[in-house]
Amino acid sequence: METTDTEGDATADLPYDVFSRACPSRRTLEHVTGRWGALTLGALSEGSLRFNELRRRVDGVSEKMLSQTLQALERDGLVHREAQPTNPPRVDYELTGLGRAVAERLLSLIHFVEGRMDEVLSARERYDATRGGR
Amino acid sequence: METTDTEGDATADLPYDVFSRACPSRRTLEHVTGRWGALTLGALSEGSLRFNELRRRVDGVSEKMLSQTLQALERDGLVHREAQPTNPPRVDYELTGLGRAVAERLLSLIHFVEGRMDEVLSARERYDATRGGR
DNA sequence: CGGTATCCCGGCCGATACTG
DNA sequence: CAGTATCGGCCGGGATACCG
Repeated sequence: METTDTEGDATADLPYDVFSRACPSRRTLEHVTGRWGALTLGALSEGSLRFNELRRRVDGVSEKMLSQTLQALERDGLVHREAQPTNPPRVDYELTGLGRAVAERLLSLIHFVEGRMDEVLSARERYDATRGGR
Repeated sequence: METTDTEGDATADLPYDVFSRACPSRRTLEHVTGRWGALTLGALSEGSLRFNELRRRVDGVSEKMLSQTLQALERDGLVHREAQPTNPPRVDYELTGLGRAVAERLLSLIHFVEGRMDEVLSARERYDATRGGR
């Protein structure tokens, strides 16, 4: 019955444990949940988008960061890049199967947080009131 | 009664749209998905933990970052801090109801990424091989 | 044990300019 | 349109020292 001798260590026997500093899964998680990665995946979950469409959708992202973010996500196999050698050039980005599965779980989290922001905001007011101006 | 809207319009006209730069939900999402926030919530989902227990569980986190992370999460109403005025002092951290709901969705994402790391890793090899040494 | 205060460096990130 | 290159500021975050 007993699988491991660990106590309170739920993810101990996974090969890619994000809780350990050295594991590559931590880097990938950071790409996915990072400031721009999360929003980019969220935007692409609605369907294929071009570079500047993405840029407009993800409010506040710079060209450079969007470019870097897309490269990281493409490298991790979450986003597919399709370039057409036309003039003017046209490049479409879309989620891979793996990317869709990740984005689905990410959006579940994002929508939940959005839906509970009033609770978060009132919690903040209570915290700040207690601590004075900290 | 209470269910998640995993289905339907991803860009729903919610009052707190994370895609707009000015929305406070973006900050909260960053606390939740941030480098240390995500791992801290993940660790606490297993149950109540003390400060140094958390520090050991979240491999690589410094005292300062853990402290800051916990404060942000407490302020957002996701973590409850219980200090006992004993000597030596004992402080326990545990998720609130809201925190557990968030952590549940977060862990779904984390475990999924962990479980698919082999696909991510081979995608990376393919990408790097194509681009040479970029 | 459970933090806070200070110093300081690397790299995230925005702005700008340039290319195909 | 779809990027890349370069510069520079700012701040995330690690190391260390110190308090209750």
